Amino acid sequence: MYKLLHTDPSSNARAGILHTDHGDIPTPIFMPVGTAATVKAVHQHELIDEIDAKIILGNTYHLYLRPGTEILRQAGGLHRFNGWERPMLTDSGGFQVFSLSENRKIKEEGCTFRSHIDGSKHLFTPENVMDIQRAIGADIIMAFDECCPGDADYTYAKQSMQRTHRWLDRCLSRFNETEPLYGYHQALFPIVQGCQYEDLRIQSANYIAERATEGCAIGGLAVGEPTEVMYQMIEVVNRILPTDKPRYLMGVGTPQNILEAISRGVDMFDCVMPTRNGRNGLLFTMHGTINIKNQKWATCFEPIDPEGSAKVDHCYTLAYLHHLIRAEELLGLQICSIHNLAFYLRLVRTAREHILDNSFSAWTSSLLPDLARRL
RNA sequence: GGGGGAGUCGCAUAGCGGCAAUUGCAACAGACUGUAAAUCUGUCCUCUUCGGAGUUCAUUGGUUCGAGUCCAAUCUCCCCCA
Repeated sequence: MYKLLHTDPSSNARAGILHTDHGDIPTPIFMPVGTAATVKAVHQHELIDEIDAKIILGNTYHLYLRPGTEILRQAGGLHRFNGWERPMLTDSGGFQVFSLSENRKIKEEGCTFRSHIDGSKHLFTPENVMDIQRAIGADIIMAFDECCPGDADYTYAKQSMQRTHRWLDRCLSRFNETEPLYGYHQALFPIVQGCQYEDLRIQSANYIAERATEGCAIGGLAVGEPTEVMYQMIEVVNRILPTDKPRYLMGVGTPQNILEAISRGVDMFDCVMPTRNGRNGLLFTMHGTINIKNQKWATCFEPIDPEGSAKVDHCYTLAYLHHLIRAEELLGLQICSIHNLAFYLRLVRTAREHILDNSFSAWTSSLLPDLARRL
C-alpha cells in the first residue's frame, strides 16, 4: 500500500506514495478536514481544481449522528453520498472522547456519549466503531482510541494508553472478521498514545509497530503540551515505527508544526486550522499570518497571495477580502478557506520536492522564521 | 398659543436616592491544532508606576451625608390640540 521513495539525508524527512483504490496519495500530505461529509465552505471542485486535495477526512462520530449509518449504507457509502471520488479517511470518534469530555463516560467496554445535537445517549465500542466505519466506507479508517489530555498525570496516561491498546486489539479482531461493503479496500490505522511521557510513548509505539497494519498514527499530541514536548514525542515514536508504513500525525497543526514533524519522519497530517482559522479571518502565507479583520488591510489593494496557487489568491484583493469578512459575507469564508487549504497543500507539495532533491533542511530553515511572523 | 413626553460614554438602550453607570451594535485587538466553532475572549470617558487617580448622565442652580435618579429655571427635540 505504501511505497517509501526517498529519505532526506540531512533529516528524517520522507517522500513516498500511498496507494488506495480511490487513487494515489503523494506523501508528505495534508488532508483537509471534512467532519460532516463536507470540507466547510469549500466545494468539491475547488478541492480538486484550486487546492488539489488528494484525500479528505470525515468523522465517524458526526456521520453516525447525522445523517446516520443507515442512510450512508443506503447511499452506497460516503463516496457515493457526497460525490468525492478521491481517497477519504475517517477518524474514529476517539478525538470526541476528548473534546466532548463533559458529555461522555469511558468504560472498558467503550465510551458512552451524549449527542451534542439532541442530547441522546449512545455507546461507542471498538467493535461498533469498526462497523460504522465499514458502513461509511472510507479508504483509511482509524482505531477507536482515547485521545488523552495533554496535562494528564502519569497514572492516568498509562491506564488510558493500556485501554487504548486493548481497544486496538478488539478493533483489529472486528476489522479482520468483516469485509468492506462497497467493493474496494479499506485500511485500518492504529494510534500511538502515551501522552507526554517518553517511556509510555515507547511502549505504545512498540505495541503499534508489532501489529499487522498498513499504516500507523500518532495521536494525543497538540492537546495542550508544549510544542517542544510534541516534537520530542514524535522523535521518540518515529524511531520505533516501521519505516515501510506511512506515519500519520493526527490533528497537527500549524505550518511550522508540519515542517518540524516532516523533518522527524511524519508523512500525513490533518488539522482544522486552515479551515477554522480561515473562517475566523486568519490567512496563512509563506511570509507569515494575516488577520484579515485588522483595520490595516482595509486599503491594501494587493492580491491576496501573489505566490498562491489558487485562483482566489490572484483575482481578489486583501482590501476586498477584509470587506467581505467585516460584512459577514459568505464569500469571505469561502475565499479564506480555499486560500488556506491551497497554502497547506502547496506547503507539503513543495516540501516533497525539496525532500526528493535533498534540499529539505535548507529550505525549511530558511522558511520557518518567516512562517512565524505576523503581517 | 395650549397640553403631554424626552435629552445617559460613536449609535441604540438600561437605570426609579449609594454608579464610572446595564445591555446590544459598531470600533480596536487577541485566541483557535484527529471541528458541539461563519466561534470564543479582552479592551472600549481621561490619566495610570495597573494598586489606583481624575472628570461624567443637555445646561445652570437647589434639596440631601450622598443626585444620572428628586425640585426649579433655561436650551433642544418629539407627539397631540388649536
